[in-house]
Amino acid sequence: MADVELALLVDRFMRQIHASLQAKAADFDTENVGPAGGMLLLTLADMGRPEMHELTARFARDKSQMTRVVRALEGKGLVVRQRSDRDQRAHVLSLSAKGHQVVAVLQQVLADTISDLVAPLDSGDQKVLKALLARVVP
Amino acid sequence: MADVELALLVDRFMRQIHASLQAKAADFDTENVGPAGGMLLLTLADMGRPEMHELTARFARDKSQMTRVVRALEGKGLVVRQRSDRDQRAHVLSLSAKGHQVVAVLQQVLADTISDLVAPLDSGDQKVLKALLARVVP
DNA sequence: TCATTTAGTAGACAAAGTCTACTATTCTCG
DNA sequence: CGAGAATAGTAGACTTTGTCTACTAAATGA
Repeated sequence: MADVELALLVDRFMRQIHASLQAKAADFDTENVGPAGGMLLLTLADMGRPEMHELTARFARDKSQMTRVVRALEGKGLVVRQRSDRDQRAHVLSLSAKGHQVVAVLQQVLADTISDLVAPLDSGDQKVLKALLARVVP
Repeated sequence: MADVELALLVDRFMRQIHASLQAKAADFDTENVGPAGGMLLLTLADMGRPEMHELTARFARDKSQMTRVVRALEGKGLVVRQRSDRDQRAHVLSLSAKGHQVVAVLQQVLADTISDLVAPLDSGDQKVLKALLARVVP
């Protein structure tokens, strides 16, 4: 059952990131986006201008839930939704200027957190870890 | 912000495991332990006979929540709680016989899921990935 | 063109997580 | 030794996420 341990490790890794951010949340989450909203914003920053369903697929979350999170962020003025002109059903998502500011803060805090957690690895091993994960989760 | 991407990758990895298990849950989760209960059982199998607080620390979850999940599993007859004789406040946790059976099923299903996800990596790379994660999350 | 997908939304509900406060032990150190 | 601080676990109230079903509207396709 070697692979089972892999799942436990990944779970614990994610959990520790989460717990560590949670502890500092009051200091940086001034817009109250929460963990879910935060990850969504970061992913959005990473993807550029995805359509809703692309974001949903990458998140592997329920599309109905995705609607609600995006709407909440739109309500805070962090995300812009526009109808796609290629497909009248679809919505193109992007960060607003304010969204970009919030993302910059999130990136800073998250990078600090991760770099603490990942400190046991030297810079080469960190690269290897990232590369391997990137191949698993394309 | 290289490290930020690492967090996004780990999140997506965990998410995909979760989604994949979710889809098959009706087939194997006969005791209705749910995702949280399942991970706890697997961790318990991994740890042996931890005390409650050790399990809580490893999970990086709220101790109050942990009480409830453990209690639910105890109620289903999967987990045994006994007072520690070293410390009258603490409880030693262990799997019941039935708990071991459930864990065997969970391990099988999870191993299948992971092995699908991790298929892009050859067996050597899988070992490397696991070893690196184990160093990050001791 | 008409049946079938697909994108997104809404509602009702269930599952997890969070925060505060509390009891009962155990620790620790003057 | 003994009083104060720390630790293990529990309970309650609450918030955040996730899940499932059902629906509308637009696109696809044969």
